[in-house]
Amino acid sequence: MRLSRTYVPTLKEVPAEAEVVSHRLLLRAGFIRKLTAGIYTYLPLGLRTLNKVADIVREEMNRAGAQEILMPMVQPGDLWSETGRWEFYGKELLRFTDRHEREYCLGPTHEEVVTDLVRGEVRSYRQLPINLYQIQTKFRDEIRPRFGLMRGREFVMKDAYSFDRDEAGADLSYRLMYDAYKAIFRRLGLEFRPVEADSGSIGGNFSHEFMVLADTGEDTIAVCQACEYAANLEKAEVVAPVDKCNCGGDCGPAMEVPTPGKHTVEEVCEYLEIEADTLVKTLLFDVDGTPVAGLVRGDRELNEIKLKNHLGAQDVKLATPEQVVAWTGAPVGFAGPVGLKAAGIRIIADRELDFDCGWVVGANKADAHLKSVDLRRDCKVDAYTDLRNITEGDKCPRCGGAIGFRRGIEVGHVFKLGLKYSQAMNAVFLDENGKEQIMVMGCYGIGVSRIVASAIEQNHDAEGIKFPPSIAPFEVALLSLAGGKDPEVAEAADKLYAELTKQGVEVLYDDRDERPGSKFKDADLMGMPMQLVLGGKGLKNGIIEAKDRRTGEKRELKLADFAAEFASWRRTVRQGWGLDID
RNA sequence: CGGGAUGUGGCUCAGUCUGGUAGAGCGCCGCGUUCGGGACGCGGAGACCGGAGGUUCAAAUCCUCUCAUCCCGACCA
Repeated sequence: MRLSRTYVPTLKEVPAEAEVVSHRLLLRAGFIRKLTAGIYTYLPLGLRTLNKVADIVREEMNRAGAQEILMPMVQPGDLWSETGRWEFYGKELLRFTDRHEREYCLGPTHEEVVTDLVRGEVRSYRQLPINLYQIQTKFRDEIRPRFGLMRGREFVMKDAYSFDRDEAGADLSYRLMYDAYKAIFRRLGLEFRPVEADSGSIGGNFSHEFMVLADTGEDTIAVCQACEYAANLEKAEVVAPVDKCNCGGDCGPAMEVPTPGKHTVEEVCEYLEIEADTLVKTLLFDVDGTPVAGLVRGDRELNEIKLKNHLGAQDVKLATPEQVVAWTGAPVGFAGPVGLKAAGIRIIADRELDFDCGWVVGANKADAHLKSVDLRRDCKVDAYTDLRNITEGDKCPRCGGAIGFRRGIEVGHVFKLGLKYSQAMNAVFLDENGKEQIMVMGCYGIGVSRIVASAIEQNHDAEGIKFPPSIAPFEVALLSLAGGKDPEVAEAADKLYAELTKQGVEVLYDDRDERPGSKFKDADLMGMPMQLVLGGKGLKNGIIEAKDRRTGEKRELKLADFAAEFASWRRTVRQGWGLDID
């Protein structure tokens, strides 16, 4: 494509609204423009990249046996009432009424629609399994859209839904999608990790998030340095300690010590001149309306999701100051497990606390703590469980290797739904015995537009984007330095452009009447993985300059043997991205 | 929805505190000189200063309301 005839409004300066790097670069490189909060137009270059991502997703989904369909974006409210989500989904669901006062919403996801589709047609076990997917624009009325394509309200998503006759079949469908996702991200040329994620009330290890690794990512993931293990921070299991307390179980009787006005861990530690790992933090929660005390070591973070899962609870929220006073008899900051007042309060402790004694805990009275506390001796702990967040340096639950933290951007999610929707919507079939069974479902999402943003978050420098060849709008940027005054260069560049195009190479040909500096800047900004620069001097010497955008490495290709030298260079560039040669 | 900030040519901003009728750089148009890392000169077009109301002889500037956008928290592909 000739740049002179392509709508690519590049910007020298960063629009004030853009904060994160992918947003700034997408705007500057002329890929997208904002219409309104969280809603963007894709310009020619942006759309090409978006489509390339979608094409890779589509190919791998098809290869995995899924079938593409396209469902409506506008959905009737009635359908959502069937699963109860009309009430539960909240404000993210953009609702409206038509002229007949019927209720509708803009589809944020399509479990209801697809289940409705399948229940109407699939009657026999012979028709299963089935996996339907679509690549479509979704709308979620996010509380706070931000970061450009990273979290828009309108975004492009691939969503797939599998229907199986039983659990074993559903597990297989899940595995198929999991493998397809790995193939997709590999082909995209992105560094990623599938991570174990919290699967909420459904249980099991049946939820994985696919994270693109990037320092600017919003999520922290725990990654084993030695094996494949990677997990969400909320999910990562902390292995039980093995070291037993070495005081022989006798560290003296519990004693009250005054701690006037010291209610944070740091303040208490400083005041009593102790380390945070000898203190027990007591956090109070309102769990489905009943009080629960969660105990973790002073230097640890309590993981609410683990607490929720352990208790099989629906809702866990931190107690209000009023509740704390009512339950402990002391203001916030002095709660402790010993002598808790509230009736029926359950005490759940991290299992690490079972391996030591001599703790400092809140005394349940203002301005005082207890020291030399032995939880087993001085109070009744209802359960010891894995309750804290994993930290760097903890051991991998799989192999015992060291855990490190990485930042990531969630771009995909595979999830086993079970019977949640099929039951509510009566999606049933007859098995070989003529007996009615409920379909077992799975759902699998990929944020197509978010991948575009995350690819940039992962691959950029001060000059601009570094696109992986598989998703760059064009593989090659050809810069003609003719400047409108050097017909020989222009002619040679035209010829090269025609030749490459004929070979099937996608070329963005900068034939504009611009000075060389502008062309170099724009090429680096837009991020095509291969740059070919043809100038007067090179032409005289029979060479063209080639630059690998990723590494910045330059080489000279002989024009006389261009086809072969280009092919070889192209192979090198693709290999640098870890991509196969087409 | 809470907390913070900002709205001035296409973009980045100054001017607002201390009212006197709108500026710069970039970009754009024309001409000329230039042409390997965002050139230079000359000439030009382009703004009811987010909107509404108010105070005043006079409002971008002060007051009230409103809308939009961005950033920080709880949700999510």
